[in-house]
Amino acid sequence: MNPYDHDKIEKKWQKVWESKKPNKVKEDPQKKKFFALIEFPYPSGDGLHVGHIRSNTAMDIIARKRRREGYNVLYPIGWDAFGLPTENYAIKTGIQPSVVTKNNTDTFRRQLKALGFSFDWSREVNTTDPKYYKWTQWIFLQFLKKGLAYKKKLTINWCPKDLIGLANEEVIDGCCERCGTKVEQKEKEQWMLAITKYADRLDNDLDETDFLEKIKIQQRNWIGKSEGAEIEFPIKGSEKKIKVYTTRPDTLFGVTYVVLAPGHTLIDEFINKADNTIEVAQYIKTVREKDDEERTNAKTAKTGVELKGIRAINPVNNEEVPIWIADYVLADYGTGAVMAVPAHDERDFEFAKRYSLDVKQVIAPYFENTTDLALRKDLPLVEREIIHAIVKNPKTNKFLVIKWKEHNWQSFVTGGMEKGEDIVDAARREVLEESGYKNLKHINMPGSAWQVHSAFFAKHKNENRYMKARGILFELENEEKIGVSPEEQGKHDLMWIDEKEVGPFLTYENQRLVWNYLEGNSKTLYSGFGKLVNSSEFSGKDSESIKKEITQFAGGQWVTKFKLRDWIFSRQRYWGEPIPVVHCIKCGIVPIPEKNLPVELPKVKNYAPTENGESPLAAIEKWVNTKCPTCKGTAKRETDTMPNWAGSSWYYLRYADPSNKKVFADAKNLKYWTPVDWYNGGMEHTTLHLLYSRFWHKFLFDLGLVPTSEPYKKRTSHGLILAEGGEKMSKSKGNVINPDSIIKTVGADALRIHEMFMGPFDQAIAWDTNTIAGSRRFIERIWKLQEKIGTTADEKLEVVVHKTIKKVSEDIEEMKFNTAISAMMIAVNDFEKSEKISRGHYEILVQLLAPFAPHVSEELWAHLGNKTSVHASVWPMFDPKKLTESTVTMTVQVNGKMRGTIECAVYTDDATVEKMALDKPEIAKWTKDLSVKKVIIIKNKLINIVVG
RNA sequence: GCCCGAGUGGUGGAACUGGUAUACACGCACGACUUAAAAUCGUGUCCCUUACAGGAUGUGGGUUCGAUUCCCACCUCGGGCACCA
Repeated sequence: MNPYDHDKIEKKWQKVWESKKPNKVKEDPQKKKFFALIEFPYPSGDGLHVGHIRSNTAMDIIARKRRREGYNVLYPIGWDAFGLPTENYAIKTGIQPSVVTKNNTDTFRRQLKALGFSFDWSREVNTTDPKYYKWTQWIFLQFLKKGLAYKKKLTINWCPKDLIGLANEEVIDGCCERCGTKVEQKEKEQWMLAITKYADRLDNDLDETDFLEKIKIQQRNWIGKSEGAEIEFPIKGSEKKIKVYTTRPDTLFGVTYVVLAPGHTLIDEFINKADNTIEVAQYIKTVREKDDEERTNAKTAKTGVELKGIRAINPVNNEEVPIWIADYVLADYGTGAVMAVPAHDERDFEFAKRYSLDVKQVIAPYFENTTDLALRKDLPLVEREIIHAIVKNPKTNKFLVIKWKEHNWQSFVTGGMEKGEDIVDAARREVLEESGYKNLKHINMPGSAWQVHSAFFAKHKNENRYMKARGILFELENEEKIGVSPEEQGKHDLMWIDEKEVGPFLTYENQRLVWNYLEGNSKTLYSGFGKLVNSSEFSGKDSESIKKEITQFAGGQWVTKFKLRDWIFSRQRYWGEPIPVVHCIKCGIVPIPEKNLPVELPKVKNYAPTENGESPLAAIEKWVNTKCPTCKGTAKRETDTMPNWAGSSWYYLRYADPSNKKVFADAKNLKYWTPVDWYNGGMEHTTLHLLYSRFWHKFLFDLGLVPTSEPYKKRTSHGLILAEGGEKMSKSKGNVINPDSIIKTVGADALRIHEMFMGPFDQAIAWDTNTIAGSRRFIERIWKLQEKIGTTADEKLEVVVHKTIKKVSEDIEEMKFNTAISAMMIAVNDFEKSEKISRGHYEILVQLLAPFAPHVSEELWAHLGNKTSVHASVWPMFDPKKLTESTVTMTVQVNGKMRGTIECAVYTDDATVEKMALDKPEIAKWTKDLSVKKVIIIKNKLINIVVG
């Protein structure tokens, strides 16, 4: 037998596949289809990344398995080739981007072919091909027609190095995603796509998909759906009203001021009427000068200014409240104005504290006992008001607490209020009665006297109690005290403890909340739901369920809002699809007629953007100056191009019919192939590409151009491959792994196995070149097993083979490739131990290996005398009856500790198993002199003998 | 701060629905083959211990005959979002 020569074998079969094209597919209505998709690569100058190989191999394995299960499989590939790196390279070298792209795609194609991926190469697409981007432009015109593409002047994130406008998604920590330069703000007219019109459907329709849960969650968070109320606050002495958006209309009675975002339109109207016009103008100016990061960073202190002399009226109680302008309120979310409820919102609280604004409690936290003291249904609820007197000794900085002798609980000095009694007087009285201290100074502060409610069954009185508790803070003026009655003394012990010990000392959560209120920081204010207080007729109601009712009472409306913003679709760059419109002096914006598409990129000499931020296209007069398609008058072409997310938003549709000249894809082909059955890609594309393409797809669906409302049935994601130190791989760090050299030394099959075996597919992992040896060895051992093929009837191997079929088949479906390979390794180990192995068993091993290592499997398959491809053979099935041998090893535990094993026939009855176990000397040792209390038997697995 | 995910040998990692923790692989050690080395094959390899017995899945509790797996609290790391009212 010849030694395993990977290079010879891989080249041989790649040549065969190149000429026979086994993976080229046709639409075949007789056959069920399977559309397997990976994110088409950006052909960078660095060549193929080991990360590409990981995700491509995974999908290749799935595609190859599906073919052998009888599916008509479409597994296509293409190039997402517009983009900045190519353009920057062109700027530097003067080589045309189209030429750079051609060179890079050639390299990628060669590398992908060297790895044996089963792509249908006849369907290759390239976003920079005019025959392709003709349809990207065509789809844009449909957006324009429907009013979903529009121009808008806005301050954009501007990268001063790349000279390009960036979408919010492309700004990371205030810096350009590509080059890391600090982003600036700049006013510019931009093309927008109205993705927000689809926000609700993009959220809801996730329910229909089989995306990984974390992907759904991340998209939902990004879309940011929220329901709440829009409520109008009239401005006193004016017809104007301030409309605010709130998710907490239940806190309306706690509003102590309203806030406008600095860009709010009402400011212009009222700034001159305010008593402090200059101060307000000054504030708005400073806000405008702040950069995006400073303005939106929650950590920086909140600033603001009051519109003095102008007041808003709270519609629920006609209370007048001040109006503030503050930059912690965002102009482009909700209504650009909020009602501030500092008692129940962290941000409002922080702001109110800084500017000494009122804080008013309207929600009392509510605790209902549901266990030992649950309310009795048949009894009435008796309301009681109580106080907790919190006494501090300023000399020692300690607090007075009580340990109750009878009740087994610990608290502050506490007691009920008497009829008509003032809360502070009540608290003084309780302190006097229980401790004897007579000189107390009441400390009034926000949070003191705030209520906490609770309900429980009072056993000793046989009644249901509804308790309203308040905390009152005192400081001892001196330690003078009167004698306490012996009766009181018998009930409890008094103690003085440190501030930090108070929280843990208290038995009940409601007292702990009262205590927290007094700390007076935003961490301890209560922002949850509870019972309304200080809310006129709504007092006492449950705050969560009353939201819509209060909204109605305030004359407001229940609405839905989203965090998602419209998509900035313009780029001032060369290497992108030209936006196919002209600007005509007479007619305005006029779309290029569809029959004149594509608007091709002209060749230019200089690819650098102009200094004023225009695309380099603007400098080509011959191209820019054109005629208006409508009036034939002079017009100028739009010089903005599309972002590189455009071409990738619909590429999977083009695969269905890649060379169609009449439509972007024939309806029949789309009907057959779409939706994509399984799409694997990176988590980094969850909120950009994946969301954008779902949006485009839904739009095309609404036009009746695609058959389904969702493009992808199932979406999974791979973990990143990091460099050996755990850092990101990058050319600048010099830690990039070149697949070419690995293929040369150990072969493409070994590389594929290695990448699948290195760890769980969905988790990030650091590259380790040393361990490839194991994968290479694995292939060599299978190769050598050929020598053992002979006639044998080994029952043990039969079980091993069927177990392996089951494990490999199931693991591929769950993308657990590492354990699938380990199952095959176990089989190989068992095969090696055997004198001979049967041809049938070996064939199955080769068939299971085929999707992972397609070249060597094909070679071994041919060695076995097969005339057709292993990749066309039917996927092996396992026989459930052959998964277990006739005897099993059962674990014997005594009191849960493993003490030995027994060999017995499968499904031996429990009594026999128990006897066998107890009879074994090494088990008897542990049960001697003890009585068997219980025996637990798990069939064919385990027996646990409980003795005592 | 909020939302996901993860913490298991020297390393990557495995463990079905709660049932022998450490499969599989890398590395390492020893042995065989060899003049020698590489390659290959064999044996061993969680900790402590001569052995028996113990102990160990980030930490601390809980449920259970039995917990890597379920529950509670906490710590650490990775990813995403971050003034969205």
